[in-house]
Amino acid sequence: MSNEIELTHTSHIVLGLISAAGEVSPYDLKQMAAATIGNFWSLPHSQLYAEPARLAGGGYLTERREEHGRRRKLYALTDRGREAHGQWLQVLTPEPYMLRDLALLKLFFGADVQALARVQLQTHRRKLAEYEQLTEQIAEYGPPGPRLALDLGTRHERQTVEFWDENSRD
Amino acid sequence: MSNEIELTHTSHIVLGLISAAGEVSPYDLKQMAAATIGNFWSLPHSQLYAEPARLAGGGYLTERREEHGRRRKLYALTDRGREAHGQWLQVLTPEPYMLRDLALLKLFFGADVQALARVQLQTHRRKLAEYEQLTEQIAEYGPPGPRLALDLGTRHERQTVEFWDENSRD
DNA sequence: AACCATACCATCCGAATCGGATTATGCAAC
DNA sequence: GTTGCATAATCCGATTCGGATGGTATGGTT
Repeated sequence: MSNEIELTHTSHIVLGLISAAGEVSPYDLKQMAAATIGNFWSLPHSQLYAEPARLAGGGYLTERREEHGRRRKLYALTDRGREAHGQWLQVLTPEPYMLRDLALLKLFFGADVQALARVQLQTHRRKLAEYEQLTEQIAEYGPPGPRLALDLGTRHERQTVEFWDENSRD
Repeated sequence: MSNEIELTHTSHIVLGLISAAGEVSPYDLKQMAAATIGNFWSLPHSQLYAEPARLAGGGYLTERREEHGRRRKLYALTDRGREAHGQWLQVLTPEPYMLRDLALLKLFFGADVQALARVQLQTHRRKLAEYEQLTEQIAEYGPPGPRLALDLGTRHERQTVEFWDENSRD
């Protein structure tokens, strides 16, 4: 029940989501991830089924089944899990980010700027609009983390739109 | 010599680098990647040894050995490789980027903003300085791709510095 | 000539991740 | 009572990760 397990980025995401939500099913995790961090950090939903099981094996989560209906698996933090999450939050992270942008890659390798720009412009305008709407909806009270993250995300999108816009002309 | 092979992101990076450089060894690729796309797209150097071999197996590259010295493996594009690279450049990419930022993740999950900001500020100021220096060094003639990519990268860094700076106070 | 420090260069491998195909389950409408 | 849809979960082969490890040329020192 408590084999030694290495905690990866994925692990900490799962711990973080469960920490915010209480007791949840993998499907709930999938929904939550899609609505929040999915905007800047991708992971296949299959991970959100596999990882909780792995974490339970390491003693970071409890696992039980719904009594009725679908009898889905439900996970919640153990003390160990809560502890691990808290620790992780406190470790400073000097690493820079990785901007996995296929368009940037193609741009670098010589793709046609304007063609690229036209399609990227659409994408990022949409994303920006989405973020701006989210900003209006997000509660003023409640934890500041999501608001701050959204703010940074929005700025990046604005920046990106500006860049592709400038390069879509002449 | 020509099994069917799926071309992944990694494949296209290797094709792109070789396309720019002529005939190179995996070690050369590693150096090139580190100096260029390594700034925004990470991949372990082991990939740059494995992938060319795989591409050669698919008929996209030729593989030969140096006559003297270390007898390193050298790879160059075949017509098929050149073709594949050109095709790839022309396909529009509507996908948005993924911003794999550990600091953003922690921010979202409630880490202390100021602590995070202080250390991130250092990181990104350094990166920004590096890009600005690069900008001065980069040749005005030659392909515009790298210049444009550097420009976008610089803007993102500037943006990021600004964000963390604002959030490092009070 | 033998040494050794230091780049330079290459491979290996277990674990984690990816992404999409596939299957199953409950519910409501017809 | 079967059709259709949204929900929910699992599987699996291929790819990627990241770091440990191990070779090889070069130049300087004794």
